[in-house]
Amino acid sequence: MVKFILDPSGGIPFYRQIIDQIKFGIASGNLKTGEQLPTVRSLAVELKVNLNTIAKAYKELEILSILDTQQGSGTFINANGIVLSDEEKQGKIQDICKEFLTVAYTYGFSKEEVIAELQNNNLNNNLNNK
Amino acid sequence: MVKFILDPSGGIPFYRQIIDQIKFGIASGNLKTGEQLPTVRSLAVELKVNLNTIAKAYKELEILSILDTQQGSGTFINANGIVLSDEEKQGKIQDICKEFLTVAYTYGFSKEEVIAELQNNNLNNNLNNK
DNA sequence: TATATTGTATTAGTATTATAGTACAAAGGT
DNA sequence: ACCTTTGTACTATAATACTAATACAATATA
Repeated sequence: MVKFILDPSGGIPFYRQIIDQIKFGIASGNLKTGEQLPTVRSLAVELKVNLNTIAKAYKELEILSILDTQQGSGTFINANGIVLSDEEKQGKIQDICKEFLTVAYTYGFSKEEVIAELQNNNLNNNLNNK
Repeated sequence: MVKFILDPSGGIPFYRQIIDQIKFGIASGNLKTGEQLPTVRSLAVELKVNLNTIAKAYKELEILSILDTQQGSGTFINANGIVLSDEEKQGKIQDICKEFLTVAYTYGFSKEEVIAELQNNNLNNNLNNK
């Protein structure tokens, strides 16, 4: 369960703020595998935006296999390990690691520095149901 | 020294492709600290775009303290460690690591998995002059 | 100090994106 | 079966982003 909030300043589109909050919710363990998200209508009313704005966020995450949505029943956090094959997982982890190292090196950090910081970081998804 | 290329398909804006290529050039060691980049005019001619498109890329990287530009002389790869204070560096590494872990966890990877993959990755910026 | 070379600023046109309004369609519950 | 609840599709509009044309300003150098 996550409390969604929208910041109209800052120029970040509403639908992207929702995407980011869902991603962070999963990463932090506040959203668990199988958990149902608010319906597009209820969240739209709560956040005072159009339901298509919510639907757009959900849809992008569904394309990424992060959410699982069925018309009539609702939208749920996907059991991500199931839908990605081993090959896809291997490719994905390589992609995100390469991207991350590129950014890190660009800022002048070494591999050792970022690994140390990662080990020190206490963001933890241990509430996740996997 | 880096050979720039633009891919008009794929929908990635030209200025962003240039940004990405500079970032990757630094990360891979092909662009060294202090090295001069092509002038906005010469690169614009070479890539058949307007000089403002190049200038936009350079400017974004200058805001990030990745490039250093002076009217009249040109644009150079910045000695990044010099312009960021220790506090700024510490904040930056925390930011990028938190962002990275969020993405990794969202895809179902553990901290141990991504650290192992990072150690296995051979992207290396050891040609960098720092 | 003139001139060439460098990045910057202003403006405008086009394309894309973000958001909303409204109608549609699928699934579930009664 | 019906009706409610759910997401989806289509359309329109406003805002934003991208690129370009052109003029300006700062620096280097002959």
